[in-house]
Amino acid sequence: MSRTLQSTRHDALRLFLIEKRKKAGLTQAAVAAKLKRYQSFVASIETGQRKVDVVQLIALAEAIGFDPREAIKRMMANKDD
Amino acid sequence: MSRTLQSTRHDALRLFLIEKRKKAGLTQAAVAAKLKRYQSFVASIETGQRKVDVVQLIALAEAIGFDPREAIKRMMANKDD
DNA sequence: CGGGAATATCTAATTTTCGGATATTATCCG
DNA sequence: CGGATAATATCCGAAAATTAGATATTCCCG
Repeated sequence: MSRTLQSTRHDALRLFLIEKRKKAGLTQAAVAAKLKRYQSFVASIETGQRKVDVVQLIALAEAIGFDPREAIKRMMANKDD
Repeated sequence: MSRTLQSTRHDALRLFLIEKRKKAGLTQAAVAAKLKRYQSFVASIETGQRKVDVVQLIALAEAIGFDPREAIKRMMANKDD
């Protein structure tokens, strides 16, 4: 469970994604299916092992159902990168 | 000049970044300096050869001076991924 | 406890990214 | 125009990240 990528913002992002996915009542596998990816792809994002590119964020937002700008907002709250 | 990453959204992002940088009167080298990166880093983003991760987008927004949510908005305008 | 569903971790092959150098293109000015 | 200089694009090998896919672990509920 060793998270490799660390920055407060990156951390805020992954926590945000987990929260949104759970609120949407979706499993990692369900989100992965919508993205046509493996469950391990979603898992590695949520465990902070990979970064999320901007295009992917929007795809995740569509799959899960949230406004990607809200994610940005949440991340910006952390002034310390 | 062969762009390798292609998606309408990714394209919208890089065009947005170029536009904002120019409007801010900054060179690639100036932006790179603020990010403590090489000019080629900025160039490869603008020429579409690399993807932009979400944390980087916010850093770019700070360096150049724009609201990262505006970038997202611009990208979302392209419904076709 | 037992079993299934959900999530995390591992691995090897491939792809990206990196710093750094260099080449190309654009701009300005005499 | 010619040539200097600034700006941007491209190239390289090394290092790091991502991938698909399999497997292990954890969680939850009867």
